Amino acid sequence: MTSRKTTAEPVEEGSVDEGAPWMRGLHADAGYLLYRLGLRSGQLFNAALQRSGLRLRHYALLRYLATVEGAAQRELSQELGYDPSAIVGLVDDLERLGFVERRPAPDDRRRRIVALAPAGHDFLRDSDEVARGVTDELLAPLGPQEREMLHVLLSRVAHTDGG
Amino acid sequence: MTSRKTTAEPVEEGSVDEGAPWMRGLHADAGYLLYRLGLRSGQLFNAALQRSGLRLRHYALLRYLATVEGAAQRELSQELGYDPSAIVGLVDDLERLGFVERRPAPDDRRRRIVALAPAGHDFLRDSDEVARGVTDELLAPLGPQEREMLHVLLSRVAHTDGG
DNA sequence: ACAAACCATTGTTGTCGTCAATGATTGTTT
DNA sequence: AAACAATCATTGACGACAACAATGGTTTGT
Repeated sequence: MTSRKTTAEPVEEGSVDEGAPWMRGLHADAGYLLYRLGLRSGQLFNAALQRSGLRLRHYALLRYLATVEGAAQRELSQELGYDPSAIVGLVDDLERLGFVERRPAPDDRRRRIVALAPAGHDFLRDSDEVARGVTDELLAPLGPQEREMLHVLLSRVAHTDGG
Repeated sequence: MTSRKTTAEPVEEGSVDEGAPWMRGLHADAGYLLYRLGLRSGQLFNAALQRSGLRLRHYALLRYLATVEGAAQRELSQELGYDPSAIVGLVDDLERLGFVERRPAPDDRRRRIVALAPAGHDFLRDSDEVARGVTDELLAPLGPQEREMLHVLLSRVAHTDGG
């Protein structure tokens, strides 16, 4: 612990505060920062949703359903990036709460269309600000235009990488 | 029910392509993007480290040790954000590989100082580009200055939030 | 009719994060 | 000095989560 580092290591551009202790080591890596902030974001989401008994995955599924008017579970799996087996449990929970309902696909009997039920719509309306609240708390140290910039960058990364 | 924080400033929407299909639903939220990209980042890290038998947590611990010349496990826990119980297993693995070694603290006999062994130093030198490779792959759609910008923004968020 | 591909589902495994409990040691109080 | 509380490393347990294999029912192609 006697690492009184006075040497400011040249970290290409001094735009980041190099003096901060947490900045040493792998913390300086953007990939690692992404990994760590992702964990924190998930925790905040789940904490905010805990009151409603749902978790982030449920919420994401509901939000997606609100935009497509029914989707096969296969589609949910691909679009949300969750494993098909995970979709089953999520839809089970949401169906038990009356937020969504499974309907047989007219043309393909092995598919099951998951559609947003009125109760789910109401829930989404009530908890509309959950995601915004989490993001606000997470990005508190950033100003409005910085948040927007971060949003754009993250969107680009998420898009071309996993879209 | 969830009035977490009165919406401070209206985030400008419109600069992101809203027409893209992946953009619907919760994907548009910065917090959710962070969560999702964090998962992807962790996967990439673990995949890149799989050859060496280590995982992201091991690597992060090694990288941190390389900067401090010995740290109590308690310090590792706080600095890396892992639970003390997690540190035990990580140090066990790394000690088994000869990458680190536990030394008794001179002033406090209940503390155990974890220090980087020569083998661990060599490993870090060999796998120096792992983190950079992952970040490059992750941030492929971004240009150099955009990556730098993202890095700065993420650092700020991670700093004031968890520092 | 037969085989291959697809969809939803179940089950399993390994990792991860959190918490509770223990033993040993140190600091503090009386 | 003795009793008490706090700290550190460690172990264990529990639930959440992601990735994968396997199954039954269904459609498609030959």
